[in-house]
Amino acid sequence: MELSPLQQDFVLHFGEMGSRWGINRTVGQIYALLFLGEQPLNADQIVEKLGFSRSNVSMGLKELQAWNLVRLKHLPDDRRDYFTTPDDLWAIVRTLVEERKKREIDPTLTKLRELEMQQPGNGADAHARERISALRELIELVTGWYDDMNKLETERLIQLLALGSKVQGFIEKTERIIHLGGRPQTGSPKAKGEEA
Amino acid sequence: MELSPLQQDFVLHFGEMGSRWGINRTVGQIYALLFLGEQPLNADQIVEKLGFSRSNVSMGLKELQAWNLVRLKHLPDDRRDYFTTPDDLWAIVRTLVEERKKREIDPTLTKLRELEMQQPGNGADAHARERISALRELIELVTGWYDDMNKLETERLIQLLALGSKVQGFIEKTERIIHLGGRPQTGSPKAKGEEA
DNA sequence: CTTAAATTTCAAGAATTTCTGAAATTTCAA
DNA sequence: TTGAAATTTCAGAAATTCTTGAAATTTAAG
Repeated sequence: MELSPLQQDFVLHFGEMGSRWGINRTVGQIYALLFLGEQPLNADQIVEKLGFSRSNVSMGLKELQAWNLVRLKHLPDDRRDYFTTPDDLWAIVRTLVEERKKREIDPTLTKLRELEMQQPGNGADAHARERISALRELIELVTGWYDDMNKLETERLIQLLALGSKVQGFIEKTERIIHLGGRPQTGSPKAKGEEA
Repeated sequence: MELSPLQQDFVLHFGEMGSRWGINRTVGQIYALLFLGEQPLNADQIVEKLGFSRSNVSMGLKELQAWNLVRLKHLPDDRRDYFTTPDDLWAIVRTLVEERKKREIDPTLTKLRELEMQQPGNGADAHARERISALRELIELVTGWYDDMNKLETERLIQLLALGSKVQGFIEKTERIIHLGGRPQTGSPKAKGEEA
């Protein structure tokens, strides 16, 4: 079975974008193909549809597995591996963020903490040290925020995203009400950055 | 002037991470150097400190300028260009997100919308079309959320990040109070995903 | 076990990206 | 203007990454 024009276009786009996303064309196209497909595909089917060599597809699938971006399935009476992407797009996003965080952010966070530990040789490097600390703090704030948001179930997450900056309104409203007479109840929201 | 061990270590790390972040070693190291430095540097000073060729540094700076990641300064009685990074780390983050969005997300959003427009040849591609629509919707939700959050001033943004998923608490609290008797006031928060 | 199917590894060629020095261009003080 | 300083461009060398076919390994049915 050949790719429809729609699928072809989508797959090619993902292949091209691959380089900007830090993956290569093969991986991008394989992922796109699996993403669109209703049924899992095995390596030979991918070879047939995309025209890459068998070994290239094998490596591409290996990389996608390393990124946790594909699921492995098996059909009865068939010992070949079949691959799909999760149905749930939000699960995909969570994986993507998790893996990029692991590869692109965590090593830097570790390095920054290590640099902050280093004995200040003399009084020098004062400015550099401040920059490094500020950067480490910022990254910790953002990754901490993400880890926290990631605990929410998808429905809640979508609600909050749809709200956007309007959450500000809710916070201000609550604060106004509290100041008007009530007191924070047990277990009620208490912000870290609230000491002002 | 030579780099201190601290600076050296930091600069080398950014150079290595460069490839994971979709920039090259030169660009990564130049950026790191400018980021740590208290004073702006000109191209020759960068050459001296990093040991790259003059032309390589020129190209690296050009790329950093294309990314809006460096500021150009001039010293009195000196017509060379001096470069710095913004003091405000949050300004840097905003630029970074903006530029990556422009390069890595917007083209895909455009492509997805284009694909959705295409006439459904026959009844085929139904599943692929659904996947594409769902993906487009998700990306719109997330980028819309970001655009909205990006309007907040930095202080507010930091507050919200520190709160993390606790914003949920504020929303529930407000809703509870409203349901107990009040009605939403003019201009009061009204969520998009609130119709349930 | 044995064997054939399925998959992975690997060395090397192809393609791409990065880096350089030399030449060209731009800039601005004199 | 002129010319020296500053910067950029660019073609090719160097380095890296991608892709492949052949060989090796793994897997599980018989």
